[in-house]
Amino acid sequence: MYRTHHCGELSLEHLNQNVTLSGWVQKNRNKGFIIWTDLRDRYGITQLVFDEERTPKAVFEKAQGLGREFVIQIQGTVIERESKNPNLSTGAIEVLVDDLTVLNEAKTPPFTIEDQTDGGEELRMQYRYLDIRRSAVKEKLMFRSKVSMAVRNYLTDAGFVDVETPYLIKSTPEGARDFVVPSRMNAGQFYALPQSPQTFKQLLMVGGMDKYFQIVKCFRDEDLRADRQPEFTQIDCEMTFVEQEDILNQFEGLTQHLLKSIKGIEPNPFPRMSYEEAMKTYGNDKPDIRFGMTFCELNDLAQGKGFGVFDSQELVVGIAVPQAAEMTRKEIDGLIDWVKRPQIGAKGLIWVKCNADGSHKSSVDKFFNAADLAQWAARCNAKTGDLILVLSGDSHSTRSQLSALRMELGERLGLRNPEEFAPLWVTDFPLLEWDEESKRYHAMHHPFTAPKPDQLELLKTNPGAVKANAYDLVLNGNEIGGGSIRIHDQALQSQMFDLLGFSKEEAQAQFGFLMDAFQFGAPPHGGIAFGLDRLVAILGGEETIRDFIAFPKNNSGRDIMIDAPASLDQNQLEELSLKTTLTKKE
RNA sequence: GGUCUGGUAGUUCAGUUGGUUAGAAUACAUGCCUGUCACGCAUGGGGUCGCGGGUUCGAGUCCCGUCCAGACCGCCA
Repeated sequence: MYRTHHCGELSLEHLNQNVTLSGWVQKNRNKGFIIWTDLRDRYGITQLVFDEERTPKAVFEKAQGLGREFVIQIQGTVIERESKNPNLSTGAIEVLVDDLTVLNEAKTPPFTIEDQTDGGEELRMQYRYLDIRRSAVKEKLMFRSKVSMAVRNYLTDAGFVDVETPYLIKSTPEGARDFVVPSRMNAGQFYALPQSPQTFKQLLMVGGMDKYFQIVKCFRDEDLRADRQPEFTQIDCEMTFVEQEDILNQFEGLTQHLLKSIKGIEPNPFPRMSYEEAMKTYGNDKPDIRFGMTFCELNDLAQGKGFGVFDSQELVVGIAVPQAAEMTRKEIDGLIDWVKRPQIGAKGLIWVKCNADGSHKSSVDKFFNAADLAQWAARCNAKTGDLILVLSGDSHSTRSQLSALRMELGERLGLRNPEEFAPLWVTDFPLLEWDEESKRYHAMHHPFTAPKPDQLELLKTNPGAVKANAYDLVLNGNEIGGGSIRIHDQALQSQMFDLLGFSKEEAQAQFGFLMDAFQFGAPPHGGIAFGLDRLVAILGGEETIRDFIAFPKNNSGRDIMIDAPASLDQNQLEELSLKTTLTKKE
């Protein structure tokens, strides 16, 4: 038997008991006459004592050879410590060892296995199994397990059935790039890995499964970010005979259950905001509503006063930064430089200080008098001591620039408290988006999203104005879920493909199976999918998902531990009918 | 596809205006240490300054190219 207890459970209650423990050597403190060894496993740390006088000589000598990360098994007696460590759950006791077995020696690890490791990101990823021994990473993985179990429990209790859908499916032109898999038995043909189980879950509804969920890997061959991995996990759900309201209620329930059971928070009903309102007041369809600084449009106040920069623009819009009027010229110049960086792309930034004496000082005093600036301040709801920042330009870019600035200031001013959770639903998304490059409409959500039922006529006359029965769940400025009511009518689905520029033949070839299914009594249905990695990270108070994934990919989509992707040898290529020798780009 | 930041000891980093033998901390090794828990003290080993080219009497430092990593923009129905 390797152990009678784990390393996190012994206390004064176990005094004088003979125990067997196994684990990793975290640290040795060798004082000559006495050696303390911290023994670690998933559950905690227990201090072992080897003592010149109380430990058998052979065992004491063996203990002197222990190195970090050795795997050992010991047998000994639980004793009370002479000096206790209140920072440790097992800090009142230690185990006086009388037998020691080295189960496996270890090389000195390339970085320290401690909460505050000295290892950099790359090294930690290369030796991820060592990184996972650190409590910082270990606890994130355990936290993820807890969240996904809470999801399973809630959905199962609510009558959802967990159904697995295939990973080897068909590539489709819409949406993200597909990862493809060559088929050996069908020379020259390829499977694609699913970007989501979208069509399958709809077919499960046609199949009468009624309520489906799956915690499922999805794959998108797009560039990575701190919150984006090429393979990621979705909580994928679909329901039959539901309207938008039913889905919002059901999954608001799920999210509240998670906030309650995981974070102990009793949330208010989630606010709802239309896409249009989100864009107008936050410049963004995933607003962080933990803090204010909402947009105020100033076109009518700021234009026609002789300030050329504003006059010709589509939008003049500002935010009031709380208690920032004290900013020095240098700090404000820093902000101006920040918005002018190519990533943001603003041409400049106008500022107005709301001084303590009620006066206003701005960077455009030449063009606007005291009364003008007071009107701006009133519009922006700016209080004494606030700093108003104004951008102008075309609506789309200006909103996204000001939104980026708002988020940056929220971060800098400490307004984005990771332990505060502000969920909301964003609804009424446009059905379609005009794409200048390809001169055609794109589905904003996906091609199976239903237009609002009263807008079917508009779909023929002005498709760009049609709103969809689509919704996102936003948490702290992150999109953590999105879904829609689906089309279940073959004719309407056909019309959508038509709008999206598919020919009848293309639509049939790509999605014939779905339109066929719709002819055999497809019920009204809709659903939602949550990004589990992102949800877990945000609940854990972070926005980088990487440490919530056991074995993540790096910035270039590589797994540097196993060194993937990798080349195939000639035999494999031939077997897969991939005649060309594929080598890494020179 | 693009922008920015970085790459120096096992690791995390410092390295001034281009100038002697490239430093610190930590890790590691050895010794000492009668209650440690970030143990302490002493000694020691440890370097292709990412790679290639250039400028220069002289390059870790300046220039060009390239590779790698991270953050971001595009992209992510």
